[in-house]
Amino acid sequence: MSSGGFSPLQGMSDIAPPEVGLWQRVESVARSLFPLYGFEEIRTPILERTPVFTRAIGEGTDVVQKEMYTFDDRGGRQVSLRPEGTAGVIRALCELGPDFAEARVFYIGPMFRAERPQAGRKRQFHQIGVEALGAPSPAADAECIAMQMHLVEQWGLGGAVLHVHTRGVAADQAAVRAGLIEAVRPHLGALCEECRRRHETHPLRILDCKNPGCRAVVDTLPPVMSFMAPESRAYLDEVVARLGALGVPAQVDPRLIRGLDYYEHTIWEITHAALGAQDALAGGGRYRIDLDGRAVEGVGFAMGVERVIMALMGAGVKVEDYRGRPDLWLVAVGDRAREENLALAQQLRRRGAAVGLDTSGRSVKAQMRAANRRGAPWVAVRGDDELAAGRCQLKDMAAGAEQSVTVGELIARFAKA
RNA sequence: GUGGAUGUAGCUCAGUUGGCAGAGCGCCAGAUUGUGGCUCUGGUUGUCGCGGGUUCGAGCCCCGUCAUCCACCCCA
Repeated sequence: MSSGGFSPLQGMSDIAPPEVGLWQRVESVARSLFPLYGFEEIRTPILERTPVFTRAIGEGTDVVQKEMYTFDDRGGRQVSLRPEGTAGVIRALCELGPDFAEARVFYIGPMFRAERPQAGRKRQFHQIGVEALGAPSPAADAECIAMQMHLVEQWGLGGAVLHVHTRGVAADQAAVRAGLIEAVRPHLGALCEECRRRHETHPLRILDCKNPGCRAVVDTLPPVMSFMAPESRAYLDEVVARLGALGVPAQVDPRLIRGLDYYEHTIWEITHAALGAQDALAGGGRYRIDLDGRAVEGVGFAMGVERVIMALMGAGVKVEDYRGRPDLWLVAVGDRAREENLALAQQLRRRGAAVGLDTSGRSVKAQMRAANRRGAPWVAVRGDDELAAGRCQLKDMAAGAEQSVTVGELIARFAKA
């Protein structure tokens, strides 16, 4: 049911139980895996001065031109909600100085793009990303990709496919552009209207057009890499070879392109069949970002958490399995037991046990039902008789069997600390 | 930004040519005075997304608006 005039903005969602449990698992698996590769967490502001993004991502990109949430703050500064993580993280690392020239960091948090929502696309969405600074090195790229595939594996997500390609260096990009424009020119008539229009402006876009006519033309074109310098092709070959040595199968995909300007050399994408039209689970690449005259080089990736969750659910994961369960549930018969149970619950919780109880004085039956609903494996029932004896009835909910235990025994049994 | 579909109970959804607002599940209670799940019985739940219009009468028709879903563009 909607909450009237207070419903969330378009493309903004609440993440609540039970699915939030799956989110927590996805995040905690990432948090414990990245340190194995020497990556530490960094948390940067969600709001930045607009040029931080426009300069790094590229003035002409769609993300900057039509998808950023940009406005003037109270001091009249032009600010934007971050549309991706890399630009802000690089900005932050620069502020930290030269010690961070070889920084390895990861981040987890919300990003914002004012697009029309659809499957796997929100206006506020969430990314898990990493950045590894350093000069171009096929080994560094392969290590980064291998870590990412390791993470996918740790999530238990089968069926993810890694596609790799290269953008080459800046000189290659100009050569690719010019070469592609010439190669496509004889086939202009076979292209869709959209591709004809962008032939001169965004020739790379023709490569990933979904129109069948355009795909047929693209299949006849020389590979993009043929326009690049031999060194650039060798770089990609080396990345693929290193991945192979690490047991990570990579598929070189000549149609793969990336929309952000800062990419250079290796680019990649991980897709998953369970996702529908937006089938990219993650994207990454090597980049070179100029900030205030200094060039920062590095490699990194971003994974869409919403899409990871979708893929996991598509693979049969049930969110209910990730809901927290109490270790014990306390049931009270009468007002005195109800008061005593609250104190007992507190005592147990201080010693690390997850304890549930009903404080509203409902019937025993209703309290038992609540315990069952929350999946409590054990229930302790106390009334006046048990209070007087310092005992309680401990019930095994799966077996249905009940035994009388002292309160001391109960605490010893459920205390974890 | 463009195109299509949808919006009715907590959830999933019926609702005929415009004529009393429905089902299943859930929830609550009882069968069982202090014991859950299974069964049976009874009960509860509505701004029909919101705002206008047409009509004797609108959940249904018309206009607007908000949101959701799907696709395009683009991206994670």
